[in-house]
Amino acid sequence: MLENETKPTEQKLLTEVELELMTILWRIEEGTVAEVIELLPAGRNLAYTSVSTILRILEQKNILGTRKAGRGHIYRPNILKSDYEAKTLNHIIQKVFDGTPAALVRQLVSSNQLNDQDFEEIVEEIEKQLRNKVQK
Amino acid sequence: MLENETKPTEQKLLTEVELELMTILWRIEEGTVAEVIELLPAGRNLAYTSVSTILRILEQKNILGTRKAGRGHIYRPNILKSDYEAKTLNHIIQKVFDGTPAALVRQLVSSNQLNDQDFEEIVEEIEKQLRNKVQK
DNA sequence: ACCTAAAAACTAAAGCCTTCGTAGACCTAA
DNA sequence: TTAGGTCTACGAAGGCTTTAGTTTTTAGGT
Repeated sequence: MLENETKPTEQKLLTEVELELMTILWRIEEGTVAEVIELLPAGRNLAYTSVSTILRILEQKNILGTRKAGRGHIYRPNILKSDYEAKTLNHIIQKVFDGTPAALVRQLVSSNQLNDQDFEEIVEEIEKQLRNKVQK
Repeated sequence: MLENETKPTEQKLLTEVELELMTILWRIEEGTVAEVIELLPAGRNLAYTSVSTILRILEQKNILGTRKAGRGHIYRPNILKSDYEAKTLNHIIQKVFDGTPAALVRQLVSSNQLNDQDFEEIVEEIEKQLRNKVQK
């Protein structure tokens, strides 16, 4: 029995800079190196080559796809932001919240960092999902 | 005006191994190097010196406190697990969920990875917190 | 007091992540 | 066709993380 070396469900999370650039690309759907740099937050200065390198790494990891356009590349996410969000949640539920989603929610609602609107939105999300479940 | 070099609210998250060992120490409240090794999950083999090094690093970062006992040290967390949980949640809400807690909950409840018991517990947590809020 | 076993401290190597400089490829326009 | 500017690929430097071997310290028994 071989050790399974390619476990698609157990990919690591993105690194800090990778996430930073992916956040931009998820928003604009696709873009060139120059366009991504354009959308970095003010005060975040990265050399053209740095951004280019990170995007190339993401492409090698198959997280970005690419197509030629004129002299450059246009990069586009291969994975949905919501899939990555789910992966992140799974990860921290396992590593920080003892594998129990309720422990995460308990921490979230008891931390006194949510305002009334946050609460309303959260309750609404859960009620929506519960109606959905009952329907089935 | 000096740049604030010690910003207590902006500490970085723990690294992977640091979190692994802290999880054990939060559970047992305090322990020696040998005791922590004892409680590593089966299949996780770390040399005594590796665990010792990580615990010493955590002590230097003031995340663990220590007291002598016989010829060894007993380590004990200086920060509450719940505080670290809150910090983790803030971090991923900012970096992954656009700063909106409701987006996190939306992802959590719509991911179809929660069973009925998870839902019950989560609803209970929120109701409890809402009752609490109304009281105030 | 002294010896030994156990623990801590020190040191270092291997491996990633981040950043960017350099060299060269490739368009485009004169 | 060639010059100039733009973009990519490569790779290296620096810093942090992880892991563990070696050396030093120290408690505890005789």
